[in-house]
Amino acid sequence: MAELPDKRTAFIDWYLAVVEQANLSDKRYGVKGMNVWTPYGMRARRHLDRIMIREIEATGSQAVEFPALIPAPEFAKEKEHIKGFDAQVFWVTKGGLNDLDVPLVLRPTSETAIYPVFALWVRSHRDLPLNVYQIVNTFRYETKTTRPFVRVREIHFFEEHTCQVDEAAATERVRSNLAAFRKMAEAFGLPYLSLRRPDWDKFAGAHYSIAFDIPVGGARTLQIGSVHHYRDNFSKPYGIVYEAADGSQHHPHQTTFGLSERLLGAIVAVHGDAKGAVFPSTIAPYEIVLVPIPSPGDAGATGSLARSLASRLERAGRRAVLDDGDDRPGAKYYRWELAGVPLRLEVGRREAASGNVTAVDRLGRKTTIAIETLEAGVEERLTAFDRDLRAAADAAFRDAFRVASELGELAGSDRVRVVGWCGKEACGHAIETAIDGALLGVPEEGPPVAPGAPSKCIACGESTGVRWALAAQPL
RNA sequence: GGGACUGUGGGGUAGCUUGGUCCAUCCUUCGGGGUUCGGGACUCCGAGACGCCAGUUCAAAUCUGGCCAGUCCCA
Repeated sequence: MAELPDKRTAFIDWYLAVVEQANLSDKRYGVKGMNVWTPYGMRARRHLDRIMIREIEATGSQAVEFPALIPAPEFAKEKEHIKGFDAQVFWVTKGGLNDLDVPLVLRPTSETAIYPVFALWVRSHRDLPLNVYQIVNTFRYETKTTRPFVRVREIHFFEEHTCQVDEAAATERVRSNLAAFRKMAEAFGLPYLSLRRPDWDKFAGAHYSIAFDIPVGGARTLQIGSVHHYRDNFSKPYGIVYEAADGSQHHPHQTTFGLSERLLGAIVAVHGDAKGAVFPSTIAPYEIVLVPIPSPGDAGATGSLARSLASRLERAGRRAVLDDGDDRPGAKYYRWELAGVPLRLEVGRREAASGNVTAVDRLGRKTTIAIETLEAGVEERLTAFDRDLRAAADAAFRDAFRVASELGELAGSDRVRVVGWCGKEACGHAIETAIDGALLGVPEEGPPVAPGAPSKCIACGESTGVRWALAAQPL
């Protein structure tokens, strides 16, 4: 197996090599940006989905599933929305040999599929709030270079759509989504920023957008999710109306919450190291790998011990895999480290004799666990591993930002920049030009470093109404 | 939309300038045998490729044209 490219100096090459060699995705499908989910990648995805479902349902959202095709006239109803997505939709224009009278859009996102039906579902204030989500594939005709998980044309998409009685209730729903994502990210071990996007960069059709971004080295960031407040921008054109208790008619205010397999890419990007992927136990395809180490003349004793330990762990609800292949132990270590398995148990003659197994976690720490209390020992190691993996990610996160006080500091920056911004669009664009990237927006929950209070806008120098904003190069 | 570049086994590559010594190199991978086995073993046997279509030529991975795919830069 070849050495991986260096993560610091050749991040993209490193990322692609890890995704490929860890067998998370097969990009050799014949359509650009449409990759195959491998068995190993699917395992990770299921845990990702499980956590998203757990946290969103805890906030009272219910699963639904809408069709993938949207009639063109429905798609075109909200004019900002279609302007934003026009250039990146796939069209279905033929049925068999005939041209379709009404062309169909393959959903790039599902507002325009769902809201005509919301108009039927919502009649009374008693129908509100309406909180539903779906996990489906969406399609976007991406013209730039595609990357597994990070930029794809067929997206594994989580999207919540809601209707609330009024703007305040919708704002409350946005808060609830932010809190739900906080819990999801906790499970993924991912530190991130919640940023209110500048107006020129909000979701097409939204009143405002809050996006989640993570630093991925240098001045680059990756958006891993977003929450949008639509006000009644969609409920009006789609005719969603409810009758209030006093008999008056109102358009509900809507929100959405979107996540995708980018989260998986983010987990690889953030936690991975020179040896390959590193998964927190919460989403690891396997939490534990058992490697038997045969000795001459032991007649398969270590193999059967390893097998029995694996089934004990399975019975305890752990995801364990036994690697009893013919490779030498060292080769197996490399392979499972590349694959990112949090904990390895080595079972050989020494272990069999002593009643202990050797445990090595993916951060390289070696301990022994008494076989008698195997389940508890594994639990403890995985808990410590998750905690310390998170701590390492937090440390890297804190180091990823620097305050900039002059526009001139932004060019060629090796960090994501925290800047004072007066809020004016012209200044925002000046900042974007200076960093050759984007003004990501204003932190919802405070800046990622503790820079004190901003004194003036980095672009115009004015001091009234200045707040902190983040400038970076979106990946 | 404008420009530049690149396509060789599953992955990565050599060969291309100057056509022939190429039924195509090396690493990895994959299948089988043997010896091994506490951090990527060794060895033997075997499998697997010149993006597509034309053209030039006695002869094309190599030259020419078109197409397709991909990458990068600029708008």
